[in-house]
Amino acid sequence: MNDENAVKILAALAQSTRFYVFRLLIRKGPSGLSAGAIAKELKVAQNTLSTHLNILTAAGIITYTREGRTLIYRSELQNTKNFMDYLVTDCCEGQPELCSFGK
Amino acid sequence: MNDENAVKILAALAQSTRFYVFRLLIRKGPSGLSAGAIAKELKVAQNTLSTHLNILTAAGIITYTREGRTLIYRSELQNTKNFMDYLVTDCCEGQPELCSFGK
DNA sequence: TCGATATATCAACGAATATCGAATTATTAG
DNA sequence: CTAATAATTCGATATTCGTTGATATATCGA
Repeated sequence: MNDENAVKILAALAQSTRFYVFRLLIRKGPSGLSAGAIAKELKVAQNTLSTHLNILTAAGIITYTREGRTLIYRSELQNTKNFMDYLVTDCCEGQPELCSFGK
Repeated sequence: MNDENAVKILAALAQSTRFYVFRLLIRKGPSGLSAGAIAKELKVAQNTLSTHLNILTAAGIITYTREGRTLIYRSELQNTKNFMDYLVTDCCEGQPELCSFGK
């Protein structure tokens, strides 16, 4: 993880539809959800959602696998965790006891 | 924390200058840093930085206190933590053991 | 092969955002 | 009060972003 990567992830999440997709997939866990199911759930146009899914995928916080003609999207838990850790690394330099973020 | 709040924080962080400011203040901890010192460190125009600081403040992840004619900015650790927790709540619904995020 | 289903890509347009120069407010020192 | 310093606010402009309609690609079943 580095600044460029983190900002890319933040930009991907900084839009309400994409944020909702992200959290939905986090909740679903490894089973994931098809693009169509997500579109239906969020009541978003199919092509609009496709663009959003592409942005989240490019940022590395979700992935997909094809199953027949449907694409199953899933959250990338490890990358998400790396990203979150990066946000607060070196908190309170020298005095980590002042932080609420466990190392 | 709610979706609207989280997206506001994400939008605040999704810009390289602001992200750098955020991480700088996280690193500094409770002692904080003046607006001028931040501008000098980042080599950013003073009014541009002011706008950025305002956006981070409105999002609730930093605050400031006046000391004479300088404003000292600090990270809001508790809000930052609440935000991060919110990102991954209910991960892998029903099977938290699949997650890398401790409850 | 043909039609249907699932999803992605492209071009265009309006909305939101970052930055800059200029002006403004607040505080302190003389 | 005046000058100097620290920082914010305003107006304008150029760039980026989200959505949409239309079209394209991939897979499946008959």
